[in-house]
Amino acid sequence: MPPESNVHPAKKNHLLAALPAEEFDRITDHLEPVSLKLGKVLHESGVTMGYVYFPTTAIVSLLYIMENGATAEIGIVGNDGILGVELFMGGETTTNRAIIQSAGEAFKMDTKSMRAEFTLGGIFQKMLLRYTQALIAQISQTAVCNRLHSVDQQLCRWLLLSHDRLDTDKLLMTHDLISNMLGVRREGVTLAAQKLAHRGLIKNVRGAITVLNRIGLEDAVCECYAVVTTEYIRLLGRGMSRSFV
Amino acid sequence: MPPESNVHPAKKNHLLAALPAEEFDRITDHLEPVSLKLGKVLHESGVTMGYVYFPTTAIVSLLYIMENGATAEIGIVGNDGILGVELFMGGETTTNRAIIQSAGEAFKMDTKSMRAEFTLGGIFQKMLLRYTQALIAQISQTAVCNRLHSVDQQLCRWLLLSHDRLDTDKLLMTHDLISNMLGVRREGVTLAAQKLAHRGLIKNVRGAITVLNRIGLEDAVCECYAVVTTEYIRLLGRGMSRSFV
DNA sequence: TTGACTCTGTGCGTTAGCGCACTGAACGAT
DNA sequence: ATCGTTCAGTGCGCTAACGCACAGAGTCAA
Repeated sequence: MPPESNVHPAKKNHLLAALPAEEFDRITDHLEPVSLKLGKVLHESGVTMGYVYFPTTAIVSLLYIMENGATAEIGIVGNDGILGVELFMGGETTTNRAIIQSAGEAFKMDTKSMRAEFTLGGIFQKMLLRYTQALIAQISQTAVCNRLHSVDQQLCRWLLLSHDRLDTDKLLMTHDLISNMLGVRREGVTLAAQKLAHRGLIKNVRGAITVLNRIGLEDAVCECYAVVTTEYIRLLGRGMSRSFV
Repeated sequence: MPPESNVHPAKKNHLLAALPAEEFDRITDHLEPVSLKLGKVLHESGVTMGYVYFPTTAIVSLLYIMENGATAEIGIVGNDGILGVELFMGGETTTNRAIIQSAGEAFKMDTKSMRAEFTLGGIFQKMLLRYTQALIAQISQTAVCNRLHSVDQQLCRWLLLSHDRLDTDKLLMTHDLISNMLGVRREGVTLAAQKLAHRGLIKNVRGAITVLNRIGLEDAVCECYAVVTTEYIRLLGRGMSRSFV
């Protein structure tokens, strides 16, 4: 992609980039850039956000927290989507927590403006609903993968999904953080990450995992990754993956 | 509930029952009753349905099928909802199969009429979107439950979710069928069902499980059941559960 | 009534993942 | 430079669930 200096930074978000110029211009008036730090909670289970978020470089994790404190991720949102589907789906709140999994930038849009645009029934509405269906596919596949696949495979899937949403190969996250996302033991992540490192697919250093061989990771992952990615591309268009799925 | 003879049978579906009279009357013109037999596939992964379905006594299972034939359920739809959210969300197809888990009746509505009514932006649209969010909550909780809970707990959850959507205590299903839904071994279901039977909560006979002590089951289930049920009630109103959640 | 088939019950060895405990390395702040 | 903290690595016993194999009970049709 050539470096076009006049491109609005919000176009880094694929959902916004897919809008026709007229709608995009109307919407940018209501967009506000925000920096999101690792670990920041954008909304808690049962609590209403005042904004929806369009990540550009940040990644948000949708995390469920059990009564006993155990956690499991149900999906992730990056520059491919929007955080806050509950604000146009009618529920106002969700049962999960939204937490920044990878620090970065996003644009926020106040709920009122978002709803006003949504109600117009244009491409914006269409894209949001299609995105919501893509999210459903992702969550569904998480359910399936949790049931049927090994920690090794799930780590691959998770790394690829995160990698797709970042513009770097170095993922700044500890094994402990990943274990919370996958809902497994920290030691299990260490072990799985070691196996991948021995095969030369990633490099483990304290606090970070670097993707060395993306194609190799795609060979090692279970079918769940391709199912989700293909569905995202089908529903939302290309630009959703670094791979050739 | 008193037996009112003049109630339209489609009102057995809670989503339709929640509509204002004007919209309900307009919609019933496009509803067609159908009997759905156990095992019938309403749509295959990637294939478009011509109708949406509003179950009244039938239960539909949303099932993902792996390449190797392994299966796992991601959610169930009964008289609380609608099958075919992809037809108004814009995707046309989904990645899963919809299969009748419990034989019974439903009303089908052709896609064109459904979309015409959806586009009007009335309560119908509002209810469908809220239902879709409820479905997301159910799928999310399936993901979490698959990750963190035992087969015993998951069987309880599954029995209660099914029981809620039926007007009988006798669930006509084999352990083998249930194992396909839960994505576990048939023997695992037999074992878990025996434990519940020993506690007097259910009765196992060939081809059927009878709920004997509903309250007891609610004591034995993991928190996932209550989370989903509470969310359905919050989003769609009462009438979503037999319990006192 | 017999035979074929389906479903449940049971046993057994195997394995993936868990909980716990502890070591050493990397890092950051004073 | 040092100390406290965070993170990765490792070992070990335990358990839930798996795959496989087979027996016996229930069901249905000829």
